Amino acid sequence: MAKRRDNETETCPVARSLDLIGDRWCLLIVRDAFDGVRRFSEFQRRLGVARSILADRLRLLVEAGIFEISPASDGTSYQEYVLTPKGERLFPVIVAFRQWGEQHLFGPRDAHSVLVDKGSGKPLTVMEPRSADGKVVRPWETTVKLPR
Amino acid sequence: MAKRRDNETETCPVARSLDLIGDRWCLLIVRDAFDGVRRFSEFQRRLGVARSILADRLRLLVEAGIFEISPASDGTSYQEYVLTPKGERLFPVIVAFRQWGEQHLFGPRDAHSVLVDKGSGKPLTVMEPRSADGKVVRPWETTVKLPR
DNA sequence: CAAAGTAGTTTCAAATCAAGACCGGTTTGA
DNA sequence: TCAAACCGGTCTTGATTTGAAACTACTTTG
Repeated sequence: MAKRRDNETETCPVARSLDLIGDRWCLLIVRDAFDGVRRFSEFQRRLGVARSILADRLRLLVEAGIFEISPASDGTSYQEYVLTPKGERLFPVIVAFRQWGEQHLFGPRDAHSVLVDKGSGKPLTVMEPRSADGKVVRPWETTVKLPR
Repeated sequence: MAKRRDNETETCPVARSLDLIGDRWCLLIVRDAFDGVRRFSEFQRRLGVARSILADRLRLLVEAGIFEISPASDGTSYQEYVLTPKGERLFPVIVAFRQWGEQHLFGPRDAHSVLVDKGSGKPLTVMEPRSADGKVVRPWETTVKLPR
């Protein structure tokens, strides 16, 4: 991953987020975690990532408070990587990537996995940014206000 | 950037998206584009990225159909990089990163920029994944269905 | 017409990555 | 109970990517 800039002085939340987790592996690890993966070796198997990189990223994600290490739930003496509440709140980020990919990266005869609500079995609705009164806002109807 | 995997055989939209644009620079370029940046030199100034990297990423983003090159709108003979509709639909991804960052990467005395609706001047509502009937769904209330 | 700006490409050293060997504990199963 | 397989890493090495700066050619400004 590219060298991170000085995260303390960065006032754009997008940049600060990307400096922290804006690399392919971090987000794929989080995606797998939402699929229920918790063990080092299962992340490694599913992602096909080099062990050394995986170890490095998991260390980073734990330091960042996105995962925490907990004793294995199956009674063995191994450990598990579990999403913290902070990590769970990355769900909208993963869903946003998923929905964009579904809409723009797959042709009609190009099968892809679908994220469904367990209750209804139906796909989620498409997420859209909305103003305080609930109306969908297009990008050009918004503006970034810099701090003081 | 890490070598991309075979994007054709990847059936997870999250992975396909991240393989394409899951690097820090691509998404920061798109963020700046939403702030109205269109010119090579302005991207370069604002991001502080090496020119060679910027040229490479813009080429990739144009190839991917996220930006298109159009004649400069100021009458000069230069060109501009403009988001396509496909690129504009990355807005929810950027907003998701922003909202996560705002909530989890800044302390109370730690100023950050805010994305507001131009109409009301108020911040956007927090995006949340919802089921078909409009209820907010937590990560564990969803499941990924693999293609056939 | 000179100086400054635009939009890159090229070069090269340094950082990062991927693949695989290695390693010390743990668990499984014959 | 003891060997084999599994777990969760680290270390080494060669390949790839990055960042910084110099260089280029064209355009605009003053």
